[in-house]
Amino acid sequence: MASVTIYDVAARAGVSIKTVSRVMNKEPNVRPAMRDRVLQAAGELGYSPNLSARSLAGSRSFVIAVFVDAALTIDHWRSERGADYLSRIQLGATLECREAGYHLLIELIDHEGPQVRQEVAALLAALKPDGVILTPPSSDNPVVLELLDKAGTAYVRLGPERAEGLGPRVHMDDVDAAREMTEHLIGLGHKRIGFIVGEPRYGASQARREGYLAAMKAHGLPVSEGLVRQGDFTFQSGVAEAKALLALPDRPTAIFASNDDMALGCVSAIAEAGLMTPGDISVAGFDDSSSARFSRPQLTTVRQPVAEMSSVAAKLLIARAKTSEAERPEDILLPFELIHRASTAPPPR
Amino acid sequence: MASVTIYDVAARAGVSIKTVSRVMNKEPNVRPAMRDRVLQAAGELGYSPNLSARSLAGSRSFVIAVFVDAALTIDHWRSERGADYLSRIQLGATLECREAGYHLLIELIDHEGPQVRQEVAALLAALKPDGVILTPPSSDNPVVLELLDKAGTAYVRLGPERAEGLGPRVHMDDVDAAREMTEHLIGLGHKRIGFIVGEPRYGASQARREGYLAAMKAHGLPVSEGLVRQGDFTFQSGVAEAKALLALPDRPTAIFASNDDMALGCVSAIAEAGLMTPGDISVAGFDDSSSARFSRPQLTTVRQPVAEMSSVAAKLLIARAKTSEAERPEDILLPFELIHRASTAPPPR
DNA sequence: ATGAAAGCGCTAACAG
DNA sequence: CTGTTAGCGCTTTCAT
Repeated sequence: MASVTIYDVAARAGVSIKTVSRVMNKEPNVRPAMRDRVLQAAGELGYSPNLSARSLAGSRSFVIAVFVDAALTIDHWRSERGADYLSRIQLGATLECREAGYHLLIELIDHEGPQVRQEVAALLAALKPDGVILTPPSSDNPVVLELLDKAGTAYVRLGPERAEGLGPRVHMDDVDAAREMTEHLIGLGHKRIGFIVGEPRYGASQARREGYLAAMKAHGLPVSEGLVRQGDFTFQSGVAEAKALLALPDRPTAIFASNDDMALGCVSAIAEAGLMTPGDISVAGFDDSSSARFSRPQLTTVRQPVAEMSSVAAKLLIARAKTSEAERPEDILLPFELIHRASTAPPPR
Repeated sequence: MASVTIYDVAARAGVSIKTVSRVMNKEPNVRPAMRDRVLQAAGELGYSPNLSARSLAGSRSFVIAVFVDAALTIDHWRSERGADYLSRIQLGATLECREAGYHLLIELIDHEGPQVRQEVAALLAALKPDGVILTPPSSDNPVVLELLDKAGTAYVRLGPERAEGLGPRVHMDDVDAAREMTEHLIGLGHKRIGFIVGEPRYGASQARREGYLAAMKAHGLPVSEGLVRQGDFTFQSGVAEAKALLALPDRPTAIFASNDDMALGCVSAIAEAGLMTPGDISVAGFDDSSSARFSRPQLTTVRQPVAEMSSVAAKLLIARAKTSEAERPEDILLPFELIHRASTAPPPR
């Protein structure tokens, strides 16, 4: 109950508290003999330095915070669906933190409305985290970035849309990934390829459409009216837009959806229309979510290195906290991977 | 950079720091006029109390920790699958924390091996969380519970296996849920119902089998040799055990799997064998994971109130921290829900 | 290589 | 109702 403090350890080892502090922090200038005595005393007492005291007295807090959009999270909660993307991010970062003796704090941010400024400022003042991992749409929020800069808090932007000197980021090339997937479809022989755009608030949505358009153009394939549909990343919107695509006078032989949920919606709409995937219409997704693997047919999709991204981000932040004020890390680009599964095939006939 | 402290606010409002402290903590004995002056000064300065200082000086840390099994998490990371269960837990708890001005810390615990004791002790000493949410298998780990009790840290066990006076828990009735699902199948006319048990490390696995067996027995249905198979909660094991079931001389007309991943594995194995779900064989799952909704056919399953459970747990813990040492909350049982979808139907002929 | 003293920013008793 | 005085358990100076 009455916790053991640095004084207890010092007393038992017969040294000053400063020496204990040095040993616990692996600072130099401690003779091996001293160090062993301290370590033994600490071990016997089961001593573990109090985080609050450390961060209050020192310059580090041993805490990395992850900023996550509140609205999205609440949506996921309502629908009782786990947020696949979010949980992957946490896995990567948590593991990295654990190894370094850091702790990961999940913070929900309300990005809409005027209170962002106050909310984030309060968070930074209260927590004083050593680093913040920004997930979309935080990665691109100017207010968040400004406050972080003002507070002098290190951060890494995960998969942001905009680049221009807004701070270090860890990301993948969405344009390229979408281009490659489109080219895979073209390579299969498809000429009319429908595209479903994701929720416009996300930078990735624009990037993926851009990649699709680039590939179509590069191969001289016309993108006729109605072939590009606006979705919102939900299964429902996938169903709706697939129906619209199927109703086209010259309906596509393949659909590329900006995420797996929408792609699965397409598969469902296609089946409902009495058609087969991929026999009649091929479908490609994006994300490699767990449902992509367990659906029938299993989805051809793009694997994003999400866990790796957050793992790298945490690593950067922790390294920077250690050396305090290291050089700003540059952008880090992680490779994606096309996952070829059963939902894409050559067009009929 | 140089953060604003309670002294700055006190000076600007022309009061003592104690008054500021009272206002920030909504303590009584402050005249409205004072209170307004303080609030205004705090607002103008953008003041937000430092968490570390608060928890060092006071008796609360404003932190709730979630204990999660490290091995499981690493598995999920490797397979690039988000942990649906884990992420739902976090959503519920995070939302609750946010509302109360608390912060949620995710901690990975290595439950295997001898270092659990030291790891958990160090965590509690360093963090001094106001409460800990225990997820399985932490909920049943005797060392973890002992350490928590010894440290006097409040905790709530989520969906634990054992009950006997081991501390407050929030859970659902797995036995009952499995019984009801089995009865749903029986009600449809099925008589030979295969069952796939989950990973034995989880208490829920035993409970679900028990419910299945109870329903079969209550309806006088024999559970013949080979009808109950041991799985491990993975899609693969679902495939394997479904194949074994299909190979039975008198094969079942329905399969009840202890989770959705295994159920989806069954659907896949059934399709591979050239049979239809539910036309030839009905399949029921457990969890209502996102893949259950997006599969074809959509899965009949049991919705667990996972997010609600962690939300309730966080609420209990926060309430207890506020009143410090409230009466121990009793067990809380949350209702499950049977989700009838397309994967179950009457047996053929 | 080691130690003494001075806070970090706050809450917890007490006084008034 | 309000203010004063001590610490909480550590890391920082700065001596030695």
